Amino acid sequence: MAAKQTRERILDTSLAMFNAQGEPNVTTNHIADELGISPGNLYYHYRNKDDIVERLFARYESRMDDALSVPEGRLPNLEDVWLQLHLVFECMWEYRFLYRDLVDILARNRKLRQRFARILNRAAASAQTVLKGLAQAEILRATEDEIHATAENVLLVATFWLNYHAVRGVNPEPAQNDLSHGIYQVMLLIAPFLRDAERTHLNTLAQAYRR
Amino acid sequence: MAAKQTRERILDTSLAMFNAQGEPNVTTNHIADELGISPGNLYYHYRNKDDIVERLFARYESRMDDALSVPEGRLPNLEDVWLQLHLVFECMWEYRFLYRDLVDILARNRKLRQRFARILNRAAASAQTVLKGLAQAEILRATEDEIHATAENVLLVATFWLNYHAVRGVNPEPAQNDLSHGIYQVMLLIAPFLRDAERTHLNTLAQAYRR
DNA sequence: GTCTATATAGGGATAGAC
DNA sequence: GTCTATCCCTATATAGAC
Repeated sequence: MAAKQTRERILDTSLAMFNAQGEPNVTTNHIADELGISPGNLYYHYRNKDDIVERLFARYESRMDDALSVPEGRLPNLEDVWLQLHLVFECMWEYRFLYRDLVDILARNRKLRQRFARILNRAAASAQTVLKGLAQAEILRATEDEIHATAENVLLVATFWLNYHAVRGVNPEPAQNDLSHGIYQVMLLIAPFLRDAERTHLNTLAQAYRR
Repeated sequence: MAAKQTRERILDTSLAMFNAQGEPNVTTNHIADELGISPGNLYYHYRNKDDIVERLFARYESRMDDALSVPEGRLPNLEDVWLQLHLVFECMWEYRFLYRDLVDILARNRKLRQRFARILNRAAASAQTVLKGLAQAEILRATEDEIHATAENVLLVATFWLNYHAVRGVNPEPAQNDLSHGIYQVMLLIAPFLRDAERTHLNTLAQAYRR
């Protein structure tokens, strides 16, 4: 009862601290301090820090799997793309600690590396399916190669948008508002392939997303 | 004499180890061990690990500043773009430890954050100048907004290409050959805006760069 | 310039009392 | 479940001999 609560509270607090300070800069002692519990108690609930990271990853994974599902039974339209990007970016924002030190975290944990690779594969498949759907609906015009390369760039820009933004300005901390800018930036990857009508429409919508 | 040599050897070895294992995972003791000198000796030459990182950054900075210079006095062509991307990617490759843990390294050092921001600003200016030059030479056709957004995406893809590649496959270590793929990926950001002739030309060239 | 020895601090993790 | 106490280990950094 109280056990369940503490167990969850450790995860919540860890996530908040990882996101705020970066996972490498947060120790198990810091987490225990912040929660007002003893380090020993923390280790009663989790084997080690990596265990905590893995549980958080599991949460992230399930959330991202939802966000990556593609509407079936009909061709996608631009509104679908917009919505899906929002879901994906929200998820990345909630678990941004993972993206901040992505290479180092995955280098130290083989399981997580494989699971993250799976997510990226799903994302790539999703992006290509959507782009091909748009092409089939004649909203977009691109060769097979162009779709393949663009999907790859969509993944890359999305994955590292937060890092790029954090590093681009001198201001250190990113804010949730900046997500919109990232979504806009991704949309602009596919903009050149859109029909004139949709490209104009996108440019109108895009005004709201440029910060 | 021997001092100078040791001082430089420390930098060279640090760079190699940082690149191979990631800066956070290499300690001053590891570096000293690898060199066959004592930790005390290392601290005779450098105040601390951060000092070493700063010296390496200075090397990187000067190298990148060269790579970012734009040919003056004439309009650029696609070959210029190709060449410049090679220079930039080579530089990123040589100092890839910096990009691997970019956010964390810059978060811990205000000076480096500012200096890296300056580099990014120069890169952005360079990218925009080149794109506008291509537009002026009528090799490329795009609006002011499209050029601005594309330049930003060029920076992002270039900056995080190595990280993306490291994380995309299950195979952990990136190889120098993969640079070509990254350059190709950047070229594909501007491909849709090229005249038909140049786009076809690019697609031909691109075959050599797809791994 | 270089080494050996050592101080200090902090993080990860466990044992055992309550 | 939770706390206190503690151990081990590693990293950074310095002092002083050679």
